[in-house]
Amino acid sequence: MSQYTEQVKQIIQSYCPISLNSYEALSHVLKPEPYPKGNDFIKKDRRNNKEYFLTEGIVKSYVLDPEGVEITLSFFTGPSVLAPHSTRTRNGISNVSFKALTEIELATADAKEFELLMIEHLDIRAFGHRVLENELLQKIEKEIGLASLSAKERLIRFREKHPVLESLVPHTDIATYLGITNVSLSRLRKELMP
Amino acid sequence: MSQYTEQVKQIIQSYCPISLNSYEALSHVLKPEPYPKGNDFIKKDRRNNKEYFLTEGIVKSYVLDPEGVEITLSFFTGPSVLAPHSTRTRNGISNVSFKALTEIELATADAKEFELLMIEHLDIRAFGHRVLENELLQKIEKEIGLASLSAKERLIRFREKHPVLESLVPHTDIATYLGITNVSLSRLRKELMP
DNA sequence: GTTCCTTTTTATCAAATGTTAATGAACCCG
DNA sequence: CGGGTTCATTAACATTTGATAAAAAGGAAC
Repeated sequence: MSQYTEQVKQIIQSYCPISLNSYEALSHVLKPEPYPKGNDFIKKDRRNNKEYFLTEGIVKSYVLDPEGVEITLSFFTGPSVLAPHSTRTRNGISNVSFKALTEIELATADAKEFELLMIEHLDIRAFGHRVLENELLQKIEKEIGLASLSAKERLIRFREKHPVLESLVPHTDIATYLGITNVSLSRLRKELMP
Repeated sequence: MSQYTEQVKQIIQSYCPISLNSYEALSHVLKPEPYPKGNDFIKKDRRNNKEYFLTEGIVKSYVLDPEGVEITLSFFTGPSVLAPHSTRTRNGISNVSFKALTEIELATADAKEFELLMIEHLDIRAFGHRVLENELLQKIEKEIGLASLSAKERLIRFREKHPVLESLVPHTDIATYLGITNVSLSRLRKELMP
């Protein structure tokens, strides 16, 4: 059994248990896909038909605001699963872009094939549902934060949730995620310093 | 054919065409459910197992922020479909609350039964998927607005999207939706006056 | 109509955040 | 090693938004 399929198994099992049988079936449709730092491996308004497991590295999803600035929607830190195909695409066309913030290792599966696996295997289906639920809970949580917390509080919560990111990714990406300018982020960082 | 099932048909067809056969099957699982103004008909942390069509009236989805203030997540204006069960619940427990902002008329279906209909009928399945896609697109759009636009711009866009709401629902609900205080909303309203 | 209650507006002041620009630090490339 | 580039910090000032309180405007009940 190859290295990356074992890692994918770990990722799935962090959500819910999966049978050897299901895992075996899944491993047949997985392909490794490495990308260098800075690569936009999912592009908004382009066709996309894959599911992604992030075995190694850091990724952001983003869109462009009216002035063309990249607004970070989410961060993903491996090992973990990226947002499901159904939440990223409309009619097979991607709504958002994904960029590698570090060198990354992905394991991908065709979305159609993965959907078939979800139909055949109850545990894979359960996994898929939990990922979807999680995705939406995250969005609601972020929405509440943006609507009801100060920038300082949002940064504090961001640090609790992503303790390592601040030292690994550009602060500009974190700033747009928090809905503030990078200058404000720098100011808050100083203010929160011990 | 009763009044409300006909209205539900219109709602579905605003998303995509549906066959008479599928519609017939659907109408058997629909039940009318009226509520008075102010009623919380979906409560966070309580069990919920229904899908909802809003044939008449205005609804908000909301959660409580750390201080107990109701933060509006979305508005729904009939005739339309409410957020799907799968995006509202986790293990059958609701993540959010829904409140009638006017007297409302709902048509409800058991979520399990509706899921079966989606499996049996391709067009109902297509409808379900489009609703889901739409829901996520709305969330992304709102996320971008909160992260990258000023409060004034957010109000302008809100008016474009919901031209009538400002005169029909409490401004406090709109303010928390926009991520500002009701005092700031009042100030912006004055500023944007002709 | 009058009273009571809630919502919205207005005003004042304080605090948070944005804008712009300059400086310094880190890094890559030649 | 030097030069160029990007990114983070800092400063000064402008603008936006929040907090509080009081006044005005609406609505509902009687």
